[in-house]
Amino acid sequence: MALDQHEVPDIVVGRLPVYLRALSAMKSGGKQYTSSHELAEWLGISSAQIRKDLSHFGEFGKQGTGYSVIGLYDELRQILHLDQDWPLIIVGAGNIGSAVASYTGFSHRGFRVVGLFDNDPTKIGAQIGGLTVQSNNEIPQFVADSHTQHAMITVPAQYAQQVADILVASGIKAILNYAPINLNVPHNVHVEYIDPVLHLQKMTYYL
Amino acid sequence: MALDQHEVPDIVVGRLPVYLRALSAMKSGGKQYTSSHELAEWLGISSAQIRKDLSHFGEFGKQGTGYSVIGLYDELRQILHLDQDWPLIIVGAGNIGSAVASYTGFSHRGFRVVGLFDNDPTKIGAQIGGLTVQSNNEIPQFVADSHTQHAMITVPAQYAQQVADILVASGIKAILNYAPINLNVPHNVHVEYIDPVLHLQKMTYYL
DNA sequence: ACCAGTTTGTTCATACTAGCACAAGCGCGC
DNA sequence: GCGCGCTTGTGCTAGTATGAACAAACTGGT
Ligand SMILES: NC(=O)c1ccc[n+]([C@@H]2O[C@H](COP(=O)([O-])OP(=O)(O)OC[C@H]3O[C@@H](n4cnc5c(N)ncnc54)[C@H](O)[C@@H]3O)[C@@H](O)[C@H]2O)c1
Ligand SMILES: NC(=O)c1ccc[n+]([C@@H]2O[C@H](COP(=O)([O-])OP(=O)(O)OC[C@H]3O[C@@H](n4cnc5c(N)ncnc54)[C@H](O)[C@@H]3O)[C@@H](O)[C@H]2O)c1
Repeated sequence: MALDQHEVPDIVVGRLPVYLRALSAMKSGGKQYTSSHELAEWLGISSAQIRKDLSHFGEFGKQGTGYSVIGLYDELRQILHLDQDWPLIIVGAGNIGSAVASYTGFSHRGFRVVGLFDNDPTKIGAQIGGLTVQSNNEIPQFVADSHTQHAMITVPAQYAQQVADILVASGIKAILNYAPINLNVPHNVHVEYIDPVLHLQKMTYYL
Repeated sequence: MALDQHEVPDIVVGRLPVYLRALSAMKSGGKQYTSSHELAEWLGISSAQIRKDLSHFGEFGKQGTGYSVIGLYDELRQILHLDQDWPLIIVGAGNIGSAVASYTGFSHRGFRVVGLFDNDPTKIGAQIGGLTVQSNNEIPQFVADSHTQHAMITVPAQYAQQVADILVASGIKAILNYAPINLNVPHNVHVEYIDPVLHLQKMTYYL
């Protein structure tokens, strides 16, 4: 029964959302109980890893039975602070920004897109995914008023850093960057990256 | 001077595209030489790691000078088999599939989108990103004719597995899956995943 | 030619990660 | 009540990854 007194490894935290995603699918499928073995096969990893990962946070299973799907789902949501809806803004209303803004997959997983920004005057005012595109100038005020801590950057690479600077100055604490460039931010701001080409290139090594 | 007789760790292979991306930016900036220290600071990792990663493949630097940007760039492209353009198909011509199909960022990084497929009759025949949307039925023949080995899946989660099965049966060897679900494929087929929500959820743990 | 400054490739020690294996616990059927 | 089959949580071991440190090597200036 190890509680999170000790630091939980980053790599473990990164797997929790994957477990949550699988549990969500099981829940939708009407499944009531699962086991570390079943989850492991589902996800293609070892069952011991799942048990050990979860043991960082408490004891959620029952010997002989396994885990209650809904029970573990709720526990993980709490651990990840997803038992609330986090507001989220997107900067860059281009191809990918528009697609993401229209994406309905955030709502049941802890996030809600509340703002979409661009600096192109011809785009400001347009309606995309139920949102009105706003000017970059509105970002600081909007972030403050809405208490938003999450942002996605979907602008061309050469503008990504300046957008990041605006976001950091506005109080954003977590940035998901789609632009293929590494960002410089203070240590208390978290950044993650999405670049499909990186994945493709990695796989190509093995072909 | 360790050549790749021994197995190169997967995690190392995964970093090579990141190095390549940074080198590409330096190249565009007109930079001629760089060092492991400069790259490390740029990317926020340790310089020793960069040197050791590269040492798996050969000796590309010169003491006192560092690395030729173009030289290392070309070496990495060869190592990753990116000194050619790989054809790439996309299945699912919805929001995200259309955005990706229109993305111009593949062309200079080793890939070229050559086909876009959907099973919705109202979408087949449409023009998106310079491509004509084709029916799923065309996939096997198209893949065979074009010798395509890379595919991206951008269909709703519940159809992702069946699309993956079609792709595997058609001869695709590398799949980048945007749907939030784990795929079952033979061991000789590589799969990578992109799910923005996973990244957001991970960062939320620390907030 | 030599020295000072720099940077590589590699060695070595430390830290981290993954998975085996098993005691302890639970449920079910008889 | 009792035994059998199953599953958890964790100690331990083996395997991996990381980063500090350093000898060797190269450059440029004097
Ligand atoms: N489209 C894709 O599939 C895809 C995939 C991976 C990565 N990306 C990356 O995502 C980013 C956007 O790609 P895209 O295809 O949507 O490009 P895009 O040109 O369609 O959209 C970019 C948008 O950003 C806006 N913009 C530019 N500078 C800005 C600024 N300073 N502040 C606010 N808005 C600004 C532009 O007005 C435009 O609307 C790029 O960095 C690209 O490399 C795109
Ligand atoms: N839009 C985003 O920003 C975003 C982000 C992350 C992940 N995703 C994921 O990407 C996928 C697509 O999202 P979207 O927003 O583009 O959805 P969408 O509904 O706009 O597009 C899905 C497309 O797939 C097609 N399709 C359905 N079944 C098919 C099949 N069997 N064969 C071929 N085509 C088929 C549909 O006709 C439609 O055109 C989803 O799994 C979603 O979860 C989307």
